[in-house]
Amino acid sequence: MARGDARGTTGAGRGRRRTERPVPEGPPTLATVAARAGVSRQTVSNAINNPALLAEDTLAKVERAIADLGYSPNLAARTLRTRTTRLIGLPFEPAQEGTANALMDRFVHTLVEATREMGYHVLLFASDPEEAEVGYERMLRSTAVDAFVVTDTYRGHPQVDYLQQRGALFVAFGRPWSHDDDGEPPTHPWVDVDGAAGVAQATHHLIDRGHEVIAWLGWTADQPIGEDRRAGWMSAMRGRGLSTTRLSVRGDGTMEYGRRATHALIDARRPTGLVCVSDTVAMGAMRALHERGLVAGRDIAVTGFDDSQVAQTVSPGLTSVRQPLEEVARALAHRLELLLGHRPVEEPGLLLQPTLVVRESS
Amino acid sequence: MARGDARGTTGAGRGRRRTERPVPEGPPTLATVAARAGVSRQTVSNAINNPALLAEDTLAKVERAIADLGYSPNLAARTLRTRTTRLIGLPFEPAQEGTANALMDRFVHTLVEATREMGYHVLLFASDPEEAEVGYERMLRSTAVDAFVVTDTYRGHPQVDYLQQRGALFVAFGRPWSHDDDGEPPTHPWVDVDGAAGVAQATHHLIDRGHEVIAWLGWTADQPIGEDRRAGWMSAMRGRGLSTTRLSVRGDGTMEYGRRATHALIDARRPTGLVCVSDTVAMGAMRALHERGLVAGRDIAVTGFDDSQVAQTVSPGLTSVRQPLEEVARALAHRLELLLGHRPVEEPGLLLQPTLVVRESS
DNA sequence: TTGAAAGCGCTAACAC
DNA sequence: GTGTTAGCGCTTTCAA
Repeated sequence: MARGDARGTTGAGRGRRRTERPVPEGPPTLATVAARAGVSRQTVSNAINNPALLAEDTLAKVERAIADLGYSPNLAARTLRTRTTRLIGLPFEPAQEGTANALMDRFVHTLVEATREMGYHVLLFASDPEEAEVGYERMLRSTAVDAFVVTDTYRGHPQVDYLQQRGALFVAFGRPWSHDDDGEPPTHPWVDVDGAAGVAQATHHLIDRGHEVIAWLGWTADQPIGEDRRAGWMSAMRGRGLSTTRLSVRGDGTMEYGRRATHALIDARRPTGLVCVSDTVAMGAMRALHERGLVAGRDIAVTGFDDSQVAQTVSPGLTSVRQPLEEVARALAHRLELLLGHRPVEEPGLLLQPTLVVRESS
Repeated sequence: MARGDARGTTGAGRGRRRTERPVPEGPPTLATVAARAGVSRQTVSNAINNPALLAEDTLAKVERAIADLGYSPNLAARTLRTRTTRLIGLPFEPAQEGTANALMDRFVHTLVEATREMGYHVLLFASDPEEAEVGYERMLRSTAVDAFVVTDTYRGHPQVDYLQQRGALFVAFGRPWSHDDDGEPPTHPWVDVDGAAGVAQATHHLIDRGHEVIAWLGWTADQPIGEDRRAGWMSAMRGRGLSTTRLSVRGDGTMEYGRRATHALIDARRPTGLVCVSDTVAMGAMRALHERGLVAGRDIAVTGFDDSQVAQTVSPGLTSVRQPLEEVARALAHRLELLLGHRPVEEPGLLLQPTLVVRESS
């Protein structure tokens, strides 16, 4: 820096002193690099952000100095100047205890990787599901992040509407389900998994195995994701000419619900296949079978959804629909990149296909 | 920022103008608030960081203005000035597929909550287990975070040595196991769970239930955590005068290992209790029992470690040692707070007690 | 108790 | 192609 930083040093002579500054404690700055390379600060900045502008040997010289000093730009200074933080906000809600879907792990990790490749980091923030807005608002106002990844779009997701009209950048894991009555449909980029197709796959799999009386154990009707999955079962059954009468039950997603519903279904309809909306519900079903001395996969086939660690480790192994979470994360990162570059997102919505992992339970 | 920024306007009277600045686009700044409250920027800053300095009514006035405008300080500017980011770095490694411990969810969430209460956020960054240092180094040099939470201290954790000599602030989830031979032992703050005590609890539980031939299914001997847990089984057995001869096996932590080891143990020693180093291994054991037509909890008792979602949902339910992850996270956050405030951490190491969750498998 | 000045490290806009 | 200037929004002196 030295003489370069003339700001305020109107008097002559005094400014000189600065030159000999013994590189104050702390990491090197642009000025340190500039001094070492014998160029101005701006040239160093260009070497980093716009290398094409420099002459070849200047560039080499600067890069040398950067490497020698182990220089990394100060992020705060860059943020203050450019008004971009290179941070992506990810609201983090409490994991539900006792449920089988700890799938966020896979998703989050890929998201971290993918965003890092585009030069971003992931910032977690606690978000109270009741008052989601306050968490976002705080992030936005303190300009803490450039964009958000919204994952919890299923409960009427007020945060999407909020972020939209707030003008915030975000991408969603989950379709825009609702609010069509409100007027215009949301147009933000989203990526989702085709749950109906996954459940249809599972149902076809059972039908192919010779099952004809196949029941659906779903969530309550107010949950669009659950209804979507149910539609997959329904269409598969109808497509193959099988009856669905009194074969569909709904309830909260607990194991206990799965257990009771299974007992009731067996008493009433003697199904030979149970297609479940989640691994948790499927585990409840397996427990009911166990209580009756039945064996899943031999006496009654069971399928779940999520390919959770439970499905993978239980015996007999639980056939389950696996979401391509890594692909979801990468697709979201790609959309973020476009969004952040103010480039148009040509295909805002993307529906990915899950796969069926067949195990002993079917 | 127009005329508002008086820098350089040495002339008097002009400063007044500041008031009429039409609030440029973007979120409100200190200056916006100051204008509205009719005070200087500095006073607003004091109101936030040092409210005791202000007269009561001035403070009220400023707070009014802050609330009205919904002002939040710009984090980048504050960071640049104070050299603290209010960010905690958390290296995020890929979850292992097929294992039963997705316990990080609980831990991470509490960490996010606890650090938020102290005014910090959690920044995830991908860390290649092979070359952990580069990830940390990058964070440090760009002054992206104030401190780290290191979670993966078990494999000889080179990152601890590295961070220590690098002078970085960090706390660890996990005891400083190794490197005593290197010279001085690490003195960084850490929190850990007493695995030996947990396994001893499980073993005593089985002994109390009348079991006498109780086997240990552990990890390979190079894993300190596994050896610690094994010591719990060993001491419980010896303390009650029971033999451990040929009842201890070790291997990788996979389900398949648990399955095979169980078959071999039953053939060789006919144990009536199996204490396992993890839920994953326990699931392998349960599978082996299943294959032999035996029922866990009736014919042979099984215990696991982690109280994972698998333990909670499988039938029969798996008795398991539950780590107080929420407590761990809070204790770590507390230590971070001390560390970041440059206050002494009076009790750097803390060993928390796990609890045994008894289910049908025992 | 309040205000003015300086500057953290960086980059955008312009001069040379 | 390279250097100069100005300022992002904040806090830390220091003066009034």
